[in-house]
Amino acid sequence: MPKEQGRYQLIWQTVKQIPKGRVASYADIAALTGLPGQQRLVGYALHNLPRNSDVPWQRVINAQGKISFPPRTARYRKQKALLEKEGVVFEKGKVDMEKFGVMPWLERMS
DNA sequence: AACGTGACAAGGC
DNA sequence: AGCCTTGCCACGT
Repeated sequence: MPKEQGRYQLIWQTVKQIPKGRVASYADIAALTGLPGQQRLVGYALHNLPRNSDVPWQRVINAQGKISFPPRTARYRKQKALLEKEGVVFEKGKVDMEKFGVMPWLERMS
């Protein structure tokens, strides 16, 4: 099997592990992938996702709890709808990272 | 092989 | 609250 075809493969794997109904920031994914501080790389990897992948890209939002697309665009609405369908709640266009973020969730597990 | 770019983030005004 | 700057680095030209 082909080993690594780029770091984005590793990033995609991490994103796949985000449970349904939770979200992670780009920086969270970078850190969990072992690439701390490389949040821009995460954005790049998701931008280059193949069309029919099973990667839950919608669960990655920015550190402010907001979707990183301009509001009012089709992509923005798509992502928001997918998340709401999973039970993620938006208040004033933002998600409460303490409630829905993976990092606090991981801590509560331990 | 240099250069611009990006679905980011944090800090300064 | 916004806008600007800087750090970050793999990829396609």
